[in-house]
Amino acid sequence: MDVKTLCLGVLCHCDATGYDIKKHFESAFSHFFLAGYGSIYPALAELTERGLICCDAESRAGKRERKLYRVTEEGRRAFEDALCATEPRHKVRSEFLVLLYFAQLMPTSRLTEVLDQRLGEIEATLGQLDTMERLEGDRWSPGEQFVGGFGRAILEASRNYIRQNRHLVEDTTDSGQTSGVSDLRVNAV
Amino acid sequence: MDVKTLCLGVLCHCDATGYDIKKHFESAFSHFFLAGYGSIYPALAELTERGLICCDAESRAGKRERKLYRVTEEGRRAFEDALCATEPRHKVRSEFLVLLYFAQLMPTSRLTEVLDQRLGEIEATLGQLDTMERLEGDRWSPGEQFVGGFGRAILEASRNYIRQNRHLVEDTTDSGQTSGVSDLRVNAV
DNA sequence: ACGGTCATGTAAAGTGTTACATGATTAC
DNA sequence: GTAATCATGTAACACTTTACATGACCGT
Repeated sequence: MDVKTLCLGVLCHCDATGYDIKKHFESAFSHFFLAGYGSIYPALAELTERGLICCDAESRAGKRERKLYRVTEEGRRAFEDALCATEPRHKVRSEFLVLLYFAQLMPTSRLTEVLDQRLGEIEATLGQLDTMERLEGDRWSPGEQFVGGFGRAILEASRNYIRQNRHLVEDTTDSGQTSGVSDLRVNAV
Repeated sequence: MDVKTLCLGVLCHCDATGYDIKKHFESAFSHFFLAGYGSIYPALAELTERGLICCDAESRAGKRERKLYRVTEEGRRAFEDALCATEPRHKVRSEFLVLLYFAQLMPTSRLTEVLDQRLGEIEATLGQLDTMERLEGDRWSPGEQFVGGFGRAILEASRNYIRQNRHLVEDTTDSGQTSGVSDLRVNAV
């Protein structure tokens, strides 16, 4: 699934400008799909060319013109077809985990920095999710609820795991040579 | 961080052929980084050209020749520098969550199929992790332990969340119109 | 004999990221 | 006034994916 299809999906939900769509990627989609203007505007151009969306360059009272896109009947059908044809893949690309994997090649101070930074990002994303849910959670569709909750569950699990297991890579005292109990990973919340 | 750097990382751990490296991506890295031959072989060629790795086309007794690569001193330094310079990003690209987000545009049967497929993949990956840990877990470095445990924690959290919340998108009975208690997401294990 | 694994690559097409370029409107 | 936000795009580059192409070795 590419950015084009996602843009079509957003427009199936409500009319929007390219700028609005970017905002949507930054909020609702932020924890499972990314896209910048460099992908979104060309996508909108191609979708328009194919007749799946259209736009009226609206002039709004006293304000500058902007392109408000909306999905066509054909576009809506195309999106539903795409949903049925898309393989439900789930890919992670984590430089964070790469760094951790090679922990013994890094100074402990750098490791601590990396772990703290990741924890900070997780907290920030969780905060963002909370804010979104407080503001508009009561209007969420079941799908939005499911995905929002999924994001929260994964983020919390990540945070807890990092907090409880960072000693594995940060402790350089090597007191665990004989593989004592302290070496067991902790998964419990 | 690109495939080149990761190949260098694998070679810092032990000598390997392109084929071996692909296997490493499929096992140890599978849940946080992907690469195919189409990325790996060109990467090895460029790393060789830059003098960061080298290979002796070994002829092994009675067996076909193969290119066993090993890291040079310069390559090892370059990799350590890369580790310190790499931003610890963590990106997810999930068609699975996209589909779930647009659940109301899909037939329930398709949704069930998607959820079951994902659960199957999660179980398969968990099984793979278990096997790896049983076979070689006692030789894992702290970094490998941390990353392996992280993968397990996230996979288990995903599985539990899906099991406990799939009704949000699968129940079409609409009995929750008045936002009763049954609408609450369940996060507990 | 046959299927699976080992083993190495190339080429084209598709995709996304980044930097650049511009300028109006709004809130403080 | 000025900084942030709204708003739209282009072009070059980097990177990955997919399909293609080939063939030896090993176990049964």
